[in-house]
Amino acid sequence: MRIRIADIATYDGQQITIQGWLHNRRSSGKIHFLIVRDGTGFVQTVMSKAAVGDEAFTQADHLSQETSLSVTGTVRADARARGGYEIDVTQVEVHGAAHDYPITPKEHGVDYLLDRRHLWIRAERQTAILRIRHEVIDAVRDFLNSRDFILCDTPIFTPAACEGTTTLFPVQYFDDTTAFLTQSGQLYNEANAMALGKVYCFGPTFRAEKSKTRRHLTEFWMVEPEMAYADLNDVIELAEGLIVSVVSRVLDRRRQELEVLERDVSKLESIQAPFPRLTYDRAAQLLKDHGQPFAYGTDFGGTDETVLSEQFDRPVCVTHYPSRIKAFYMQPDPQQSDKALCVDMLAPEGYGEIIGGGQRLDDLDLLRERIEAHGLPQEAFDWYLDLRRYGTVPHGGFGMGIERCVAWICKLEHVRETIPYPRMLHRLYP
RNA sequence: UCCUCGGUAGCUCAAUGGCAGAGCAUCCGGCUGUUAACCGGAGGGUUGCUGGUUCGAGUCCAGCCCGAGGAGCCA
Repeated sequence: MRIRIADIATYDGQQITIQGWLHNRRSSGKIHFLIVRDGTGFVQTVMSKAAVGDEAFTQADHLSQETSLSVTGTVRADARARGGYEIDVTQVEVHGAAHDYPITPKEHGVDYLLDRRHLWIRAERQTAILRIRHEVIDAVRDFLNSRDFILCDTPIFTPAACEGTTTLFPVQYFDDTTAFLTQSGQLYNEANAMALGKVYCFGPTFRAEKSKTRRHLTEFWMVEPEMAYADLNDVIELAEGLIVSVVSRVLDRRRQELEVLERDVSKLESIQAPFPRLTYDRAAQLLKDHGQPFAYGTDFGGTDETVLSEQFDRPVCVTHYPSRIKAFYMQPDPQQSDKALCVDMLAPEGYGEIIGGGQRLDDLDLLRERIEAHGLPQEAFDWYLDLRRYGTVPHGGFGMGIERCVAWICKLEHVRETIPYPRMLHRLYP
């Protein structure tokens, strides 16, 4: 019977076959220990000379790391084995040999591993991270779907800058036309929300920033919900609900992976709504109280964000930034017109901004004014202005970066391990 | 673009300006309960590149190439 290693506990005492790859091998003369992985988990198989005969035993002594093989044997509970079960081998069938597998059980450098990312993802730690990434994405979709959001994806080839400020990747789009890879689906999302009420897009986004930090990729995945007839408070509550839901889902279904990563889960268990809210002004005061050299009126730097988030045991929402340091489409606060109805959610433990969003500007004339003030080409936004010409409503939404969220939940040093094939300033291979 | 650090065996790293080393990996041998197993042996080097200083450079100097961390910008 062919089984998955993840299900081994239900086959105690039975003869089974697993199909996988040799992860490691230890030997003790008349007994071999073959550690096998199959994508669902790892198991120690035990091969004794007496059980398999001289020939098979000698052959097994030469099996190398990552050889693909099928192992048949009897499942047996054993406290000495990691996972509580091991397999007494009766037969091993080799499918493909692996000579000089480059990723050995010892340490390797970052560059070396990234050059072999297609193999590195076989490592236990990497598979744990990628499973958690899957769970985060699945939880995000379930959360939004269950609240009647319609998935309505936005284009990746775009004709112009969405926000005009950040650097875009140009691509040739037939003849003399230049297209740009999207850096946000937001403007299209707003149009979609006017059609469907509550929508979200989920896909890759591209930023040609020459950033070299642990928080940046040039290609990353972002989920962006957008709601018609919604204000800043609705946006914040949605963002809170999403994060609480995602974290509890990972705690619920990916305990084992968090354990592999040696994640302190108590830090995740305290992620409950409501999250603390701070206005930009209060945040600035807080930074001043903590002796941070922060200039009022500017955006927070990486260290500022870390200092702010360290004051709380859960994500903190910073609202009402000065309009002039935010995108052109932010709705001004009616109480203080120089402030925007926006929100940035900063993850705990120094992981920085994981969500950014707010209420969108819904007045046609003011939006025109802002586009001009930001030096953006009016004609490129003509279709976008139509949304204010034909039945404008208060609306808002946000974007959540999947990789930063996963990096935080897994407590990783760098976002590069949260995506199978990271794209960075110096990394386009493999 | 700027600042800091780094580049030596397949990998991770040592080496006062004075014989190029260790662990792991590979190969050979030993061991019936190993947990990155262990023990013995063997093979394995254009010290990132170019030039300079010096009796002598992996080491010091200059330039270049490549990478990492950070700043700015952002999710």
